[in-house]
Amino acid sequence: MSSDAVRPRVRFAPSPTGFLHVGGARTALFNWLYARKYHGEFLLRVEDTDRARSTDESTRAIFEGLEWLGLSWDEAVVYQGANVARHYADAHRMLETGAAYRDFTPPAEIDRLRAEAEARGDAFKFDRTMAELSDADTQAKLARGESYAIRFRVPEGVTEWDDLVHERIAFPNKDIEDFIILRSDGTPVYNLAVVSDDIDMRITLVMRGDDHISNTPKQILLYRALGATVPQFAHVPMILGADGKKLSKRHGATAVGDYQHLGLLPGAMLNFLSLLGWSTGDDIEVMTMPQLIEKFDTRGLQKKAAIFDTKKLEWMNGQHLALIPLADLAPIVAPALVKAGYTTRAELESRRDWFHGLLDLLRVRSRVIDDIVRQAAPYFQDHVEYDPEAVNKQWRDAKSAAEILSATRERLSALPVWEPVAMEEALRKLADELGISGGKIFQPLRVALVGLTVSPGIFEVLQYIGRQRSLARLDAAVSKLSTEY
RNA sequence: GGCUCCAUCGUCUAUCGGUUAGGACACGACCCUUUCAAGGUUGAGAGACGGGUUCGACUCCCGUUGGAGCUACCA
Repeated sequence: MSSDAVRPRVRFAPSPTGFLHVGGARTALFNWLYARKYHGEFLLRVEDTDRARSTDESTRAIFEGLEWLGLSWDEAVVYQGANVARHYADAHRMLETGAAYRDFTPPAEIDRLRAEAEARGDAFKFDRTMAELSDADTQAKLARGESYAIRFRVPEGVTEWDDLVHERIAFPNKDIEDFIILRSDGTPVYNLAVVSDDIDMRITLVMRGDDHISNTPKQILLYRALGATVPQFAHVPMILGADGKKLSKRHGATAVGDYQHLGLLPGAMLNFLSLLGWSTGDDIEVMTMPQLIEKFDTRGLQKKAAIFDTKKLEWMNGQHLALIPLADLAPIVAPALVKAGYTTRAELESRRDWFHGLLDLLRVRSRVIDDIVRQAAPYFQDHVEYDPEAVNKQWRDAKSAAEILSATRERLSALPVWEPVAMEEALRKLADELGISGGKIFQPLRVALVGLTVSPGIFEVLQYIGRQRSLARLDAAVSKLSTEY
């Protein structure tokens, strides 16, 4: 980067009117990636000017979501509500230069005209001549204390820009009505607040959802009227639900927090999100954050909206589950196991190697953290819950199952060391002697140990459950089966 | 309605005028195997439609159709 190049400054500007949405998270991610890649700053601005809908709870949820994902911001959070004095001043500055004018029309009157136009099937567009007043009239209304909103005087011409995603986008100014920038109560309207703050924060690139495309010409006009440099824009495609409609609550989990609680790994979530509306150009899809930073390029940004595919998200999580170092995975799973009541933090710490080994066994069979927790029960608890289907399938002939398990118990208990190779040798020998296949022993044994037909390799299960507990479980199985014939 | 954006397998995407249109998820089959996963191999599966431009269009242009967003003194 040359010395005179401006360090890029980007921002994520959510309004705190709900949880952190996956679409918002992805916008934040792209901005964050851009800042990291080009050694710039990623800023966070809370757009809380809608006091009726903004809540502290929501602000907290947004912070928590970003923190969970590891999308750290570089400077103090900017609260838009703290800047209304500047917004007000900017609006009045435009009033003085003639870039804006006072509109004394009562809101109810506008509503009425709009309703009438719609009833006729016409599109209502605010007509400047309705509000254009002579200086004398203006002074008279002011003297009478009539309230007014400030409208931006949209000039003639065409407003266009080179979007990093869409290339050139142009809006004829005649299609843009003179929009309000300051309400009659003196508070700023969105487009003014955004521009005023982005100028103040020295934002060089505005990267946001393409639902903002039609706001952009208005904002560009404001930058110019305020004498500021217009930043670059990149409008990224939206994320849609499976039905192709805007992602909303009825599509299921749309909050980042939902996925955190579902047992997703932040790295997997980020990786998945990065591939919605962006691609590297190569065939590698599973990537760590450093790789994403290295590969990120706005040229890979897509124009087309993307549909949120939960199946692929789960697959992605499985991939990350397999790749994450056990030392990083353990602290994520541990609280879930403790919460499930299987164990205590102290126990896990004292059996660290055993715990890590167990995780390694279970994670390959899991897509989310909950899958690991569910499978982990037999390794922690004394009792085991028998799945009726497993029992029905593998212990159908109770007498023969009891005999096999009893012989199995005998051989295992005779082993000098509790170790997989020795176990396998002993049980294969037993199978040989009984003239049956190994599976005829392993499957009933599996049910006795974990209560299911599904588990890691049976010898590893024995090893991880431990000698004492394993033998006790075999005893329990034999006695349960014995009562049935 | 108006304005703007968009259009390759069911989904996410590669292709930057010449390819048997490639990969991933999901789905099917097979291999591996004590089960389940994971992994490997493999199958099916796409350029919305119509015109141009060109020796040659998924790719460039126009139109049609379809979808999306915006259209507030919301953000």
